Amino acid sequence: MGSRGERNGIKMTEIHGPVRVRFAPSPTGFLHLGGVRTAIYNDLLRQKMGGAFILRIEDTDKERSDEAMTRQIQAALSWIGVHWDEGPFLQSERLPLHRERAEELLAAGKAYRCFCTQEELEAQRAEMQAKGSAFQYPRTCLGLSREDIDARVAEGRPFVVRFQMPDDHIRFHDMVRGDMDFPPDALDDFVLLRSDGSPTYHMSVVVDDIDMKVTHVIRGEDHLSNTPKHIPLFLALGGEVPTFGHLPLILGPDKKRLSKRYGATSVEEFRNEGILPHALYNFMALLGWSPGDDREIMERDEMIQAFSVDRLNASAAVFDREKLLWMNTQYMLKTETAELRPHLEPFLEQAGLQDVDPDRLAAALELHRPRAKTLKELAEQVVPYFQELPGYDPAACAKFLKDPAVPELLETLRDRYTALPELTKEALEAGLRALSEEKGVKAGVLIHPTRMALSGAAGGPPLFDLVETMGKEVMERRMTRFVAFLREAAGAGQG
RNA sequence: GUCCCCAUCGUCUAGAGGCCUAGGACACUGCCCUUUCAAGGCGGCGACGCGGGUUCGAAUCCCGCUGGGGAUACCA
Repeated sequence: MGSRGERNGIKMTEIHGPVRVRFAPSPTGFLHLGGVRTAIYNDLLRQKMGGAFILRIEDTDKERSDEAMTRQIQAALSWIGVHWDEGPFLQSERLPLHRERAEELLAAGKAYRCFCTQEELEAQRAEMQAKGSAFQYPRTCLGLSREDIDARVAEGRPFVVRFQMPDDHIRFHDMVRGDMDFPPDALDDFVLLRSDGSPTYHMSVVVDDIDMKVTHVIRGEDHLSNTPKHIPLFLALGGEVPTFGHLPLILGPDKKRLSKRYGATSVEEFRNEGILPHALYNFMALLGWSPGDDREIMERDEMIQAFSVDRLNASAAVFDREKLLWMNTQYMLKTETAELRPHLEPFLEQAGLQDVDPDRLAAALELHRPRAKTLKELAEQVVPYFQELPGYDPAACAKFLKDPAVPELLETLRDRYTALPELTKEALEAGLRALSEEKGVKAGVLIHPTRMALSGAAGGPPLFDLVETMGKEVMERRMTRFVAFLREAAGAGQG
């Protein structure tokens, strides 16, 4: 190995000029992580090469498809920043075309009617399984004479239409896995039209991909074994065979297929947890792809620039929510508060902060944005500026209780602060430091209980910023209340 | 069962036969910065699944094993 044009023994895929890619989810649930990642790679390829991103909703399974889900999927894609140039096309509306094309194959002798019943097939399948070999449709009905067929049709016997697979190896170059080779005994004559005349998935995708002039198909690994079926079908229908790339699955921490039991698996859930769309996009893009250097936090344009299908990984990746949270923190840190606001609004509302003094809110958000992992957390951190404190962190209060001087110190500080003409950071700090010097105590002895009094928490933004933002009235009230709390706790402790 | 795919720290990854004493990131952890928290800086812990080849030399190429995953529908 090592010749140019190869990477890990996989021949590089050359892509020239504009591409036509598609994302074709079935609306049987919310858009899940595997789905977004597929959409993201299609998006990156499309943005990089130019061309079109086609959104096609594969809603042919009416039993499981839901119109609301179709809207959800679009909303999720828009939210995360994947935009489509064409569509959404509903596959269910295209069924007559698919059927028509299948009938053409039948007429052309490239497909045939099969009258075998499901029971018969089931029995054959069981028999083959018992013998330890793979089941292939034994082509019972391929040899049927014209008369036999006509007679059975006339009888009204139900039939499916099967595609006659070629007896050759099917070879193709997979963008992520390299050269694939499927021997003829691995494939069988699959069904194109069901006995009710409806086209199967295989028929629909291939017709649609031809019709929509799709050039590159990036999809999940679960389709890898469908591809050798689809390729001869493309050919039989006279279509251009697109270039395929099959993405590995995303796994849960147990290395099994990602499932609900490990928390959120849909885009909506991450949105509701306060994850920023760009962070999720960035994170998912890196789950199975890397720019080849050490960059991790990347702007979308930067990812587009660096994107190459040759750098798509063939091995499955475990989804790590801790790292997503870290990445989201990075985005919280670097995104201006003003830019964050639209995303933050629903969380503020949820926290009951919709009708609050806007200047104070803005100041509080500015203070807490660099300390929050998620939008939801940010909204929650800002609540104490506007609503009464539910209580004080008991573990963190323990040390203030030990120092009997604290209540009086806090009262003095409160009075001096109240006397200030204006609560500015500078004045607040000068006042506190002067008091600490006067009383011969370290500044921390005043700072920590004051923070606890005002915010109820042991951590948070620098104290003087906190006080300035809360304002005199809140400061006064909370200092008084905390002093009372300390005295009561001390009294209870002694008696 | 059969077919197919995959295999580097716990996790995401870099690695294109000598640049590898295997690099980066998350997590964990020590120190620093600091009024606290967060962020940040500097360290630490920590991996080429196993066995055979090929080669002067293998994480890298080949074979086997093991492990994991997918597919085996008139579902998509």
